[in-house]
Amino acid sequence: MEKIQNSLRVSVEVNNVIFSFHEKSLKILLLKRADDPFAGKWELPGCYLEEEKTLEETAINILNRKAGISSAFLNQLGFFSDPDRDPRERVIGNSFIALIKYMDVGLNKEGDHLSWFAYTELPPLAFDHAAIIQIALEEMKFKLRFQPIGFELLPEDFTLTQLQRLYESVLEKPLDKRNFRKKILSLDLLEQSKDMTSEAEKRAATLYRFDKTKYVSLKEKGKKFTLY
Amino acid sequence: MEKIQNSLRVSVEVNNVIFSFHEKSLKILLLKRADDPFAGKWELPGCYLEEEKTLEETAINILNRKAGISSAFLNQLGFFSDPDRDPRERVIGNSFIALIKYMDVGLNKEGDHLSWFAYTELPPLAFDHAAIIQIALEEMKFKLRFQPIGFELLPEDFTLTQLQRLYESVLEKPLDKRNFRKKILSLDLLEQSKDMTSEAEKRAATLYRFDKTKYVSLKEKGKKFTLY
DNA sequence: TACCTTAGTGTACAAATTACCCCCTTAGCC
DNA sequence: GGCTAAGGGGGTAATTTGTACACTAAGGTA
Repeated sequence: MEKIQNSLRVSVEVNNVIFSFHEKSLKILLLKRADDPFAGKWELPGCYLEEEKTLEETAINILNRKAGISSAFLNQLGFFSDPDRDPRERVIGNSFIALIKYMDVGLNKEGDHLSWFAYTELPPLAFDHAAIIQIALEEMKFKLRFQPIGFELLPEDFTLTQLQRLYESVLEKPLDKRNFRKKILSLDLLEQSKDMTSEAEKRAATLYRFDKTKYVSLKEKGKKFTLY
Repeated sequence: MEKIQNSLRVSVEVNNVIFSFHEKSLKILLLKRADDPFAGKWELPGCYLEEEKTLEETAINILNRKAGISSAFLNQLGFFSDPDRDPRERVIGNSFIALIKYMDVGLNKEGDHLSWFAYTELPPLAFDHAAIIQIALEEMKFKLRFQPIGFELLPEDFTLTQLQRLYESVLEKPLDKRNFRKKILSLDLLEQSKDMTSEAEKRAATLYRFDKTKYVSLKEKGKKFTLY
């Protein structure tokens, strides 16, 4: 079939905003740029669209190659199309939000160039990546309240305190411990793991695990997930 | 500055899912294709990315040129990148949701090729546009419950019954009239217009108007908008 | 004027959210 | 071994929010 006439051809890239949670704070995984433009600044892990691959497949490849992550919860964030967002030439940016478990990242790949940053303490960023991250954060704050995505950021087995710290960090407000526990357990989405925390400091805590199957079936029955 | 090496250049297009509300049903504005591929099928109003324009600006141009719409509520929906979504060549699709007032569309432009369809009775669609619309509908169902976007689909002055019909149509369930009114008025986002419906059949109804300024200030104070 | 259609209203009950505090267990220190 | 510091874990009452439910009012049409 004939090619399309008069249509502009431009570069297309994928940028992943990779979130995880560690030590009481939501974190974002960034890469230090070696080369110009913006050498020395930090950027979102990304690459150009590959032939015969969808943008989703490209995003998964980025996670794999740049951070050694084999599985993640991926979600489209949006596109960024300012003609000058890349000083070299026009590049349409397509962004994903990836939620991963902190321990899944091997920080050895690409040496010191890969690093986690608390979302409140971001380094100088290249291109329009500061704006992309801003939008990703708003999206996270919104979605966390209506969709059970927080669990993707924690280890498979987690304590209720960990989960509460996560919500507190993202929503930027303290939550009442008893009310939080009552609410989250009443959602009937967590099952208790056999073990308690072992290497824990102080008193051991009960470990829970998110039951995704249960969530899907409850959702189909019209049950709503909302948390503060 | 030098161009980027080894980067694929592809076509980029914008497709708008244009929603409005009329006669008890959520509607989508579609265009009948004259030419191959998919001649005779219907498509989302769209065009290719223009030089020196953002995708947002391109989306506004589409609304203007294809439907004579001068103002709309625009929101990114997402991107579609299957390598075969256009049989002619690779085209990355970027979609917006546009919410407009039904009366704002001049259906004379482009003759009979432009037409509204109830979202439950869509005609055969070109490309992957059926999939795009499906995702747009899910987005609408979700957002309508947590963001005050329904008002964008109604005339500036509307009756509470109209608003209720809109929610019933999108959420696909009947709502209790008294509870709906109580709830919507308690949100304190509507102000009464001076007039009542005049050309109305039967008993005249009170007209209301959405106060966006009030919404923004209440939102900043932490007030949440949720509706069923 | 009878009848049909749409507008508009209140109350009682159930469910969800919020505010609020004390004791238990363990690790580390002396 | 005893003390202290740090985190784990549990319940109740007040308030707010959601839900179920039925009649009267106004206006148009036959």
